[in-house]
Amino acid sequence: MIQYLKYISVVLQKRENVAVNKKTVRINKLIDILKVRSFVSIKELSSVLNVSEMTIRRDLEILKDNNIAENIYGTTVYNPAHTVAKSEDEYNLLGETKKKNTQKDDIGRFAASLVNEDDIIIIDSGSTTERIAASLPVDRNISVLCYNINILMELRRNPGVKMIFAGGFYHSNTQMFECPESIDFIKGVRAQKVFVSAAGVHSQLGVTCANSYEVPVKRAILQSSLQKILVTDSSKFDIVRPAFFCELDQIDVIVTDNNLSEDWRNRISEAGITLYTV
Amino acid sequence: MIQYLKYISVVLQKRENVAVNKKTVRINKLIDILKVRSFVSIKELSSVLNVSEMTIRRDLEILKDNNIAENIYGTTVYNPAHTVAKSEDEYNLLGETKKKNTQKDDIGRFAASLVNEDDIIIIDSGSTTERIAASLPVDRNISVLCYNINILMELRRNPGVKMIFAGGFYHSNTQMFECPESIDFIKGVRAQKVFVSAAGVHSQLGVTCANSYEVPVKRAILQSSLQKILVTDSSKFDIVRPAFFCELDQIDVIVTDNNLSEDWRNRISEAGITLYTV
DNA sequence: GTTATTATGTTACAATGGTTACAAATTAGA
DNA sequence: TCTAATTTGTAACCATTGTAACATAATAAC
Repeated sequence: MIQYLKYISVVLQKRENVAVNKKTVRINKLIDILKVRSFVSIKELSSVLNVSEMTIRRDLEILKDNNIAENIYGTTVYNPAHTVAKSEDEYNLLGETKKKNTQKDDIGRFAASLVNEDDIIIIDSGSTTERIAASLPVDRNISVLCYNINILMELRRNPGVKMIFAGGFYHSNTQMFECPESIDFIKGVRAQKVFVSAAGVHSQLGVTCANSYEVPVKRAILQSSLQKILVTDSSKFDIVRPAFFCELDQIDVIVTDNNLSEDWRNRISEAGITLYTV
Repeated sequence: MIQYLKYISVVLQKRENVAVNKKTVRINKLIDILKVRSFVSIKELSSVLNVSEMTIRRDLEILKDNNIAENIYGTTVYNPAHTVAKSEDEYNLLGETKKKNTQKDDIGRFAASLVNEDDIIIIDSGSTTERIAASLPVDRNISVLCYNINILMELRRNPGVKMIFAGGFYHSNTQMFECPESIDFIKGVRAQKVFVSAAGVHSQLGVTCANSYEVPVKRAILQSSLQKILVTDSSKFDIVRPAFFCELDQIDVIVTDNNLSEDWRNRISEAGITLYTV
């Protein structure tokens, strides 16, 4: 599965003169077709690209793993979420593996179960937090503040959710919007719970993220919320990323997967933080 | 087949106290679901609406005949041209006929052709303005400020567009976000062109919209833009809506359809406004 | 209330999409 | 060049969706 990533990276670096092979060319064409026609059948793609339907299915699986498109029984739909751009410092949502995705799903589902009727919650940027938005109970009266386009899309599907959005300029690497006025806006909101993500959690250097522009936003959402819930998979522990946004002891609850080391379990418990592993 | 039309007409006149039957209610719900989730399986619709799959299929046939949605082997897709929102005070986009939709398409397409490479533009709320977003040239470097979720969805498909979003609290009737901080944000942006919509254009009472919360936003976008382009179909002329947001002479360009009366053509030309009818 | 009309459900069957496993072809590396 | 790895194709089988015909239920008209 790992080897597929190279295709995507070539897709991302289209303009550079990287040696491209047939498969890469075909996948690029496929994406181009999907961009224009939101829904296409596999049969049609197969005849247009002159390969068997089976090959198209395999290509689509790659695209699905990378959240570019999905095949839903009969029609392939393009996911416009995928905006092609290289990240500030190589940290790209596309780079996450498929295995981690199910972990993220589990973490997200569990975190969503912490939300009660009439709660006002804030959902931070990230692929794990996106899963929270997707797993929120339906037909429950919940207000949700966010600033990510992918999370907004998920919330929109839930008729019970009152959406609050902090806008600004778009950062395609994280799919979030951000500007100074949004910080003011967030500071004027009050929430029972915040679900904050992190790219690094370190015992001495604290909780960090990849991009400096995220810092004021993360600090504002922590400040506006009563209960501070950190959601991140276990691979982020012992990692340090360039942008520091809070100390670990500012966090009330951590939700992560059960690959977390004993060391960390102790450390978290000693810090008086509630830990949930899924 | 003719007899089905009555359901649609009832759908269109929902707020009037027309006798509604179960089927009408269900079809309305169905449309609501499709509005939010672009693709849904018949199985899911069947279980959500508590009727058999066969009934859903028959309902979908009606929607298909009216260009509202289509079922493509396994997934039902909503026709995004049918952007629909229930309004605060009787102003209902659903009331627009199919014929008007193609008019809106034409107006939107033309307005989009006014956008140049490297332009910074602002797109106001509305179904016509949504068509502008959908028709913007691709692979062109354009920055777009908006505050509507439906417009954001269209922009997102265009990789050449730099998205700028003014957030706030969500208003489901217009699909827009709005808050005081967003007004500040908009005032801090500068744009070559603004595409503003109107629910009413009157020679004495000026340009009006349906909801008071739209007014500060519309005033801010007009203030931040060099060229002020009003896009609205000809049925809005001579109409007065409750919320006034600008005088006609503040407008530089009007794009509308060619059903515009001679009176209005003269009036617009005398006011020194450039008129495009499509 | 009775009848005619419309709406919905059920079932069996047809058509299409999806999956798996394996073979053939292609490509990459030494 | 030759071998190993990767990619693609084929075909049989499984799963899902769609269709048609008929029966039943609900509604409207008289």
